[in-house]
Amino acid sequence: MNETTRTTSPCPVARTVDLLGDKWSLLIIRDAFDGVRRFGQFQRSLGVAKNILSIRLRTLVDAGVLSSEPASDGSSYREYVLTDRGRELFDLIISLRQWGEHHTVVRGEQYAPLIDHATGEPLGRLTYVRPDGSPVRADDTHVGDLRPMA
Amino acid sequence: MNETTRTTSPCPVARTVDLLGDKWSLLIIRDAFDGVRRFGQFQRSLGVAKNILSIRLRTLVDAGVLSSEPASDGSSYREYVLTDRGRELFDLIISLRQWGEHHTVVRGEQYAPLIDHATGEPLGRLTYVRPDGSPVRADDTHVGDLRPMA
DNA sequence: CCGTATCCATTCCGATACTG
DNA sequence: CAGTATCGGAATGGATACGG
Repeated sequence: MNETTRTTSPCPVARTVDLLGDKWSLLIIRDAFDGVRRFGQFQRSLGVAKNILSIRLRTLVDAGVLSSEPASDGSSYREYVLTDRGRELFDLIISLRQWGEHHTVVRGEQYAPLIDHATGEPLGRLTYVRPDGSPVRADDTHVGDLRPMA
Repeated sequence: MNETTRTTSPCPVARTVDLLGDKWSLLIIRDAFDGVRRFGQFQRSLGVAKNILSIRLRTLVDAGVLSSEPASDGSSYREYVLTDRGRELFDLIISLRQWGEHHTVVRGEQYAPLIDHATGEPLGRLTYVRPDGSPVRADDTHVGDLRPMA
């Protein structure tokens, strides 16, 4: 499970998992969606060691998920912001959140909700749908034979 | 980032990540959706060491994601199948897959597609929608103040 | 065929010190 | 504040041996 896997496994799930399937990377991405940009912000928010954070940020930048830009406040430091590729990880973070809300938080327990601007209330249960609006369930699919990407 | 985090962080994303945000757990769940049930099947499919697999399976069973059932073939062994809670991780696996298909596989490259039974063709781009059918984007949301789970 | 246990190398991680 | 370097302890992972 290494660089080799990332480029040789024909399974897109394996490739994604190999790239960012670890706790810190996923939480960095979560924070990035919440507007966190600076090294120190990530560090305090996550409670992660600075050396580890340094490595993870570099990996995510190398992977094209984050970009490293000059700080907007004129200081000589860097800001880490989601690229277009990174922003497409929104659904992944949402998936983690939806399952977590359902299965790791009990009734009455305090939790940090995701507020829907459309209503001002916590986002309800979301559904993955095809372009025609029909929902997809596990039984509707199976992994097929290898084929070239269109 | 441990058991304590899992029960104390108010962020559902962090709780989920803490529970199954590692490569092997995610790939075990992927395999489970693909019909893998037996220890040896997982072992060969993933190429993971048996001691690690043993630990991961136990963790997932303890978390209620997999159940450990008597083998259906009458042998004295165990089969690991997704529980209801586990099956609700389908969207998570799908989101990993969708990103991976788009951003880790290049045109013309061989990959393992997910076939949609409705069409017999690879599943296209999916969208997360609210109950009313409207799609949700990152800009439509923000993390709000703590509140009790309804 | 299942699964556990052990050994060893590697990696991960947190704390700390240090430089700009 | 931002980031790198180092050190020691813990966890991970692979290989293998072993018992059910």
